[in-house]
Amino acid sequence: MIPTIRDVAREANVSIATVSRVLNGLTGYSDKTKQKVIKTIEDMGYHPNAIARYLNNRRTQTIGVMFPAVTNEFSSAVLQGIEEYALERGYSVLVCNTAVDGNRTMKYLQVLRERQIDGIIFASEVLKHEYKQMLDTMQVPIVLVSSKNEDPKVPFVKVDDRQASYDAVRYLIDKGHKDIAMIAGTPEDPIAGIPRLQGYKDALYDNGIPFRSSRVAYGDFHYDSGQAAMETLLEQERGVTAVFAASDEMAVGAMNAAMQLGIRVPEDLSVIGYDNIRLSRMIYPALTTVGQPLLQLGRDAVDKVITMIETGKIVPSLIVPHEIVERQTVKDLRT
Amino acid sequence: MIPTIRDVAREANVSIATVSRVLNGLTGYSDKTKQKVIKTIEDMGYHPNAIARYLNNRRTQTIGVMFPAVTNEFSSAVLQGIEEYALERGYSVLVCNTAVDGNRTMKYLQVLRERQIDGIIFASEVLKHEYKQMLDTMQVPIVLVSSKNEDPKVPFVKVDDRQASYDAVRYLIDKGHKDIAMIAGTPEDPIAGIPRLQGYKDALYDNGIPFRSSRVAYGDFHYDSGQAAMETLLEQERGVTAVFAASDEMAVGAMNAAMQLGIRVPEDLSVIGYDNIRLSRMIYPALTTVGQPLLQLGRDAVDKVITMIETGKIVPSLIVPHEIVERQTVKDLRT
DNA sequence: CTGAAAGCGCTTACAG
DNA sequence: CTGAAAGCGCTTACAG
Repeated sequence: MIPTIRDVAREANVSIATVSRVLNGLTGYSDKTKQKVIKTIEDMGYHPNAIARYLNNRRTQTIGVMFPAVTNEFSSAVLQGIEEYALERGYSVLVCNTAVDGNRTMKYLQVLRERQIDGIIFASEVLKHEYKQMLDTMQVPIVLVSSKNEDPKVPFVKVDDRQASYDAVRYLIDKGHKDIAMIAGTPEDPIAGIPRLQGYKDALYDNGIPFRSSRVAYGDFHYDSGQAAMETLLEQERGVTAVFAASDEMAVGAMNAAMQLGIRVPEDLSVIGYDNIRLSRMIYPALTTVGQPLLQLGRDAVDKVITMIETGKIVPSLIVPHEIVERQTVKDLRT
Repeated sequence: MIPTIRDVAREANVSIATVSRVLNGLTGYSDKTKQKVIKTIEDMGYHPNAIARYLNNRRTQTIGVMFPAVTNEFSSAVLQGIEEYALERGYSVLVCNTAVDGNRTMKYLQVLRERQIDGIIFASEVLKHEYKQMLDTMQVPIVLVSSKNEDPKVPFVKVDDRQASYDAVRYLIDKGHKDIAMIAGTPEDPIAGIPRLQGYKDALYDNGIPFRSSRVAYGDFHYDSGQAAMETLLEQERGVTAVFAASDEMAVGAMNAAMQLGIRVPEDLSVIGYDNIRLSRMIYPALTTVGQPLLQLGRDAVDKVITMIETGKIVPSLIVPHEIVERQTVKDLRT
């Protein structure tokens, strides 16, 4: 049988209250008692039961993390950041793969509620009305990563998508490109769709380059859609020298489509992506892209949610810096 | 305040025992009582506390999953399979990123023990003696995925690495290749290192091709090491027409190294990988590789661990089938 | 410095 | 069909 605190108390000839005290480093026992208790604990191989402890202090030290998919590098890097920092802070992580499915998400929220998690992190997920309603009744702190939200009670951690996109296009312009197409994300996506397209438009506008809707093709951020979008672009547009894709996967899909048609990157066509996932440096030529501090994004989200859990106060949102990671897919046209 | 079973009982004018019964679908109440209780539960927005329930039935319905790293596609695909199937079976998953660090792993095992998880899945991890000792005292079922182990009490789920490797090399031979190099994994690795190298040797031997140790370079399964290994191979060997890499990441690294030296794949050099992660079809040309059913591997592991949890019996290990996924990186020399 | 006791939110014999 | 009570493994006032 696995020993309980009661067994230790009996064996050490003290009360369970005393064992509990030395276990939790409280005061109120002689050094002699302490030594005796510690020795007994070791001898018996006793380990406290975190579940029983929870019943008293109402903290499970568990965070639920909702992901639309774990099988992409973006999510898994953020997850790693979350997981690492949570461990440092003494919290555990319950992963929930929503598969962008509302029912599944609701089911998970139900599970998280019953398991009495202390807080929730939503990664790359839009907080639907349906979720918020449920969340409201759960009375648990929520933080969004790489997503945003109007309600100040739900802080978020993300880069400035419009600005990052603006900077990417600006980078192409600085390299002498004027005929720039974009492979945008889902048109309705309020996080990575609309703002990134807006950044593209703004950068063109600020540099006196007219916007042409035929130079924009839409994908869903995944590989296949990037390939398809590139094909569409190639059919309807001539003279494009550079493409900005709203995700690295789409950028790589686009490169692939181009290369299959004998178009060389970057000699014939420059490409810049968005995310800086590992894939971007594993392909040939290595992809120039917009870098987001993915691990840090995860760590910051954990920090915020734990602060909310432990202080009960709302914390402010955070915009983390992005950067242009220069590699080999953008040709300098000015030379 | 969040209502408890006691509040529901009071409101519905029944005992908590009765509420508990209808909650758990047991027998022993009239339909009228049932309706009254259900209505009260809904009106009050009551949700059972899974933690409190655990204290009675000793099941947390939680599985701990140990990963050497979540940031690679192999792990995240397996994790997805685990997570999906665990949800279906009513279990939650606690992710633990060991970072191949013994201390970290021990710390995690400690956490899992205190949290009273019902079972553990080790993914791609060798069960060190140190871990086993601790695990023994935990008295919890353990299953390995993509790893193996002599102890019958710890079943595993994996492909036959030697055979899969044999088949990959055999595939190259069937395409007319004779000068085949290998980028092997860590030499001491008993799972993915030794057996895959052995498969290579066996396939050469069975086809009358002499083995040359200078045609083997070693990596650590990751991208960079594949690149480095390819460079080594290219320096010390001439006449190689094909390379078999023990992981897709290394295969892609190798392709990259070759392409940077102007060597074309597959025209000048054929490459075959191992894993069939998404990356393998996102590069150009798309990588021919050995496919493992990653999601299924995860699901099978969950199935085994839950069976062990619920029946208390040991289950047999499982060898899952592999396949050669033909894409564009192997040239047929016979034509 | 130490212990007896109540209580956290449930489940489960047991009795009626 | 229903309820009172014990108990799961802890923590925490309270009393001494």
